[in-house]
Amino acid sequence: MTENTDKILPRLDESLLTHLPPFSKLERRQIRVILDQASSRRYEEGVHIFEEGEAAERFFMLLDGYVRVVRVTQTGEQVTALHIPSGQLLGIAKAIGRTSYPATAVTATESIALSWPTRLWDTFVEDYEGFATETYKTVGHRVGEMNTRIVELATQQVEQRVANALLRLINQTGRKVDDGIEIDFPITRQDLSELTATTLHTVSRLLSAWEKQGIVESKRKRIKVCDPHALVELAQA
Amino acid sequence: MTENTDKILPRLDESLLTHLPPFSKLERRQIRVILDQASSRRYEEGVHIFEEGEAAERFFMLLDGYVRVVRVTQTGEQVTALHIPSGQLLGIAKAIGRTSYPATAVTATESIALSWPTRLWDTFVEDYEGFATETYKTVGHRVGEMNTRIVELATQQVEQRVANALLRLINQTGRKVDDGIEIDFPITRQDLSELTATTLHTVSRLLSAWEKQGIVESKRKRIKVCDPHALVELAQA
DNA sequence: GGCGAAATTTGCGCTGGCGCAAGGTTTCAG
DNA sequence: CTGAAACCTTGCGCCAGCGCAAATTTCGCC
Repeated sequence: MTENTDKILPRLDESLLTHLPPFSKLERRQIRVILDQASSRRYEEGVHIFEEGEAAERFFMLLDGYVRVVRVTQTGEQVTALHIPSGQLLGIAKAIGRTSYPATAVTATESIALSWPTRLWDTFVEDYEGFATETYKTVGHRVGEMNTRIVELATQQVEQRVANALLRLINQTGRKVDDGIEIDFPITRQDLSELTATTLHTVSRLLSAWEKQGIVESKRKRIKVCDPHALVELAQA
Repeated sequence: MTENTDKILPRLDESLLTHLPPFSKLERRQIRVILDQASSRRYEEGVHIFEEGEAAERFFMLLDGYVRVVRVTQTGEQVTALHIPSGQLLGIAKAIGRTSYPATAVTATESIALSWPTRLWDTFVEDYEGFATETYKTVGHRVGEMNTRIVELATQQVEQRVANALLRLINQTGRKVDDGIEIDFPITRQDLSELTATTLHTVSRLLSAWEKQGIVESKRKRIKVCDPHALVELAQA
């Protein structure tokens, strides 16, 4: 499983990309060319796709799974900057004029991603209509998220931040199950604490309290939100 | 002074732009065209150049002064996301695929900026060599700063954050004076607290303590760092 | 030169949430 | 089935830093 699994698929199908924004304006023929240049790879849960500071030799399209974008401090603490759901580009250092990755990407579940050598980036931008526009939108969206993150960290209490984080997770990656919405990938108290700049203990206490009030239900690595509205209330207080 | 002061200067000189990265690869002739399309305006201290959420009708090049980029929460608290020194572009929503400004820009000093209608953006990107590359570098740099900001807020104590903020300010906008480096624009305890997510009281206490140790000197709206190295120590602890 | 607004300082008490510690539960490899 | 590793819960004490309040200094303006 640690083998290089590039190109395990005999031939990638065009339909993988046709409905994804950066490629949606392209013809089948163009997508064929793009796919023929791509490597496809499957990643286990918890694998580092690329590391902060590394030369940005490839850029990626996440086809399936979820990825956490994290930074590590000198003292070894981790801070999660973003969650990326499938269908989005990642590792697009080139789009922000960088030659190295600004953060580390870790799979939150088993995932599948295509990737291309960064030297093809300029070609993509020039030749493919809508590619540039859409990638800059992605960047813009992430900038917006980071901004929100900063404002939250700067002004909100821990309880509100955790509530907000949960709401964001179920919005982005929620899966409807009976009696609530569940986060679609395994997430530990520790993960949540890294996302909200607190400790796993505090997260655990909050979840316990909320569970008593019937707002959430949780088991090991799984969190289900039963009463989103109550969470919204908490997030504002 | 509340009058529209566009184009008060009879004719803008090419040398204004020739040495600035986004335009440095251009010929005099091209810069002439760019300047002829620009509006020039002077802003008082504390003026809002544009507001969060507003349609991004123009983009700007700050020629002189300093600008704070802030966001305001529902409860009216302000959070400063960035400081922009002269020589940089701002309001470049278009570069991140947005049609409205993501934050508010407030002058920290009297400032002068050129601006162009956003509809010219695509022309600039296509026609002028180096413009696109440099603006994406600017975006990348700001993303990096925001990232750092998040990590700091998430992991550091107030004292370290304030020390870091001061160090960044003297690096970006410091002016060498006898016996230290002074921040080149008026900055209140309140401003610093909005930059570090704390209260003006705590900032005041910290500065007082540091002044007793000879690390800084400060008067009303002015801060001078006498011993940067001591601050670096504090910032790491 | 004196008034008022803005900025700053400082003291004091309180508390959110962290650190530490100990114990419980789930999962998985062998 | 067993043991170990990973994950989760809970109690307790402490303290960094906030909120509140009041006094003081600085500056711009009439």
